[in-house]
Amino acid sequence: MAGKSAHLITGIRRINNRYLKVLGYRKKGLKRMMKVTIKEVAKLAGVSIATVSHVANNSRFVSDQAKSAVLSAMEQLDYQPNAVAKSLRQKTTKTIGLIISDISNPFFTNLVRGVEDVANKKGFNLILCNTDEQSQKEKTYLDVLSQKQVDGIIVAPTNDNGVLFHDLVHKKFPLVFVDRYLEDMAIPAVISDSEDAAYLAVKHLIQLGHTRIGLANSLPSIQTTNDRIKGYRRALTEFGIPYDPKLVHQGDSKVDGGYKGGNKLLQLANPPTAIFATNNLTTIGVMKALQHAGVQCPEQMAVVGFDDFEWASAFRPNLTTVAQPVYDLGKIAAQMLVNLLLKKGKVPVPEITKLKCSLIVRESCGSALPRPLRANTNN
Amino acid sequence: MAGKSAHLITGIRRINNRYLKVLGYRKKGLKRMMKVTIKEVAKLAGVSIATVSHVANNSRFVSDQAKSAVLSAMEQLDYQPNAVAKSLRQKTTKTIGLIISDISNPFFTNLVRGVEDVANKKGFNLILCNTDEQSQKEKTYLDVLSQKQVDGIIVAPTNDNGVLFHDLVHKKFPLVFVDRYLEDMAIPAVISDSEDAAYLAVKHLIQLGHTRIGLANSLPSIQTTNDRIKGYRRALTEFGIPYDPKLVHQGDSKVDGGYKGGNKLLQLANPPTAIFATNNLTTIGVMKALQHAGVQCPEQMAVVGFDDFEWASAFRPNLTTVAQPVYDLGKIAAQMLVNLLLKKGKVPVPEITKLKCSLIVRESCGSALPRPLRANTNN
DNA sequence: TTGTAGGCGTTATCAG
DNA sequence: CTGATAACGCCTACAA
Repeated sequence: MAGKSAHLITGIRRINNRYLKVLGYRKKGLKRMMKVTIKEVAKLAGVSIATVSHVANNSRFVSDQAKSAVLSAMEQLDYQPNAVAKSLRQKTTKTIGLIISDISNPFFTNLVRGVEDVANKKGFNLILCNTDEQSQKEKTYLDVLSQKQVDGIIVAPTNDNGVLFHDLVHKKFPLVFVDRYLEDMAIPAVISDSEDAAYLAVKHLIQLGHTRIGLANSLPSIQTTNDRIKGYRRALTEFGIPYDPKLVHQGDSKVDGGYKGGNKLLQLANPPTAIFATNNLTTIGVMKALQHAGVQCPEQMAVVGFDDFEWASAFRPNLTTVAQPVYDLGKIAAQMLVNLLLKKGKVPVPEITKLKCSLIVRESCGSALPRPLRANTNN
Repeated sequence: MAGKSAHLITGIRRINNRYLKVLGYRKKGLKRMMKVTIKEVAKLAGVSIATVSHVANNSRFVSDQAKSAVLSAMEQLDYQPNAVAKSLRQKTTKTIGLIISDISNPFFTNLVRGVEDVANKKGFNLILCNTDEQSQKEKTYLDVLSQKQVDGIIVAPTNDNGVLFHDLVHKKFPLVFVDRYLEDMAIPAVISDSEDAAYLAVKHLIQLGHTRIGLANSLPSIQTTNDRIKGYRRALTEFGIPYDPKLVHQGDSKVDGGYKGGNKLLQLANPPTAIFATNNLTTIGVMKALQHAGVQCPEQMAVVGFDDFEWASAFRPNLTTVAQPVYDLGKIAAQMLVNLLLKKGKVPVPEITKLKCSLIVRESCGSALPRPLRANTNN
């Protein structure tokens, strides 16, 4: 029996060695240092691996003696628990996915920060994914994240993966929409009140005396874009101003779209005296169009932009904007997801949460009504 | 023997059931759908799990018949391989960590995008971490990332974790510095040539006729800050202009620091005729200071800013800037790391790679020398 | 051409 | 109070 046992052991050793050779960092030049495992800590401390695990997580009582032996062994060996193994066992990765369209858009930048701050505070890490509005990339990321077993996903969805999201909710996969949402889906969403934002901006312009107000809008067919048109029209209606579809330009949520929109509005036979741009990049495009056409703001054209910028008050014209609570958007979405994952508080009903935007008045609207432009203004 | 075998099997079942009850999603309300594993696919397809694995990764020849059986089983069950299990086995997570100081700083925004783009293309995901320049947070993140077994880390290091980084290189942990670096460390770094950038900016101003040039600098003691001072002085020396320490302000790489720096420079008995701001946020601060003091740019004060902005040409004054190749910084750092991980190409020698900045001339320097301010300009 | 089974590093049950 | 050990899901050496 002793012989058999010995045989077994060497058998195992042999196998172990094989594995070591194969897995344990191949090519000479680049061999990584072997990470120390719970087993080695246990051996050094003279206790079982169970005990080591329990002091690491203090998940059950361990005698002071054993505990200090373990702790000093950990110290000596510079032990770091392997989170991957833990994840496999516990079926939770303490990681959440964040899918947005483009981190280099300042809007998402602050949103991401909001998410990261609460995630970090609650012990979660963030895998960042940029879709560039391509639903194919979104699909791929959704797949990868799911394979990587992230605990949940926060996403600013594109339009075309409805079925995919539907499948995910069906599998009870924890999901939160942010900035946008898809209709008829049992997924909580945190968005800003675009309709109200547009209403605020347009009302402000009307109260300054404007009656012809251009709308440089974002990507058509996106939820938020439609809401902004609604708010625009509501303000007009409220003040008895007729709606002129010529004054509305559908852009692409980028600088270029804003530039084109600005140009188009300037070239109307009866151009507006004010423009409301419904997206941060669109706003920049509009300002460029004005500059190239030599139209002074606010003297010849009032402008209200979207999303506040750090620098809005450092350059001329200081821009009047409707500011979305961008950081909070991310923060609240993350809180929802994390609460859901931690089952703390009540599980959020899958409903949409709207945050209010605020109007920040600066000089770009002027105080008086600009004198109307004629069509030939683009000197 | 048959009896014994049967006993064994029921024993395993019992245990299985126990585990299922314990691990397989406790609380009634929120039970997640059990994920399907390779085992179930194998059973449905009538092959061994080895075969399933091999068709999933096509890692060995499988007969057409078996292959199609497996594929259809996967389809039917909507099988998704568990990347965590795979990672545990293969000791690679296809994930890299990115540690920066603050994603909401537009500088890092584009850098992150560069990293994400190449990582994504090469099949890696990104875990994003913000340190806010706190070395304690950096330390924690380094720890967590290492426990999560990321394959490598790209980091814009703070100053105070030298030993930690040293330990990591010693363990052969794949690391790349970006934007900054720590001295005497065998870690490759991708940075922009700050010394040259400052030289370019200052030389430009000198060539416009300026001899008193203010420097609104960033955080003291950071590598890049010192380099910028060097470039500043080199340009002065080259044109025989004396160095006046009063013209140099050390800020904090934030808006506030720039604002204070701008004010300080304006209030000098003999104020500069031009200011070079060495950081994007600092630049905004300087512009705010000028605006509050009622100093016209470029008529009364020329300004060269740092980092180009999307909107730099949409507002007045259109800002002349020294643009860092921010996106490329991230892109190249990521390429280095990925090549190292994939062992493709030659492993990069741990040396620092400097990318050139470029001067983008716009109106904020004017074309003629401004008339000198007197100390009482801040009307 | 395919199957068997050990092992990756943990956690947690059960049995002392 | 502590230890032994199955299992998490997958990959792959070896055997057939």
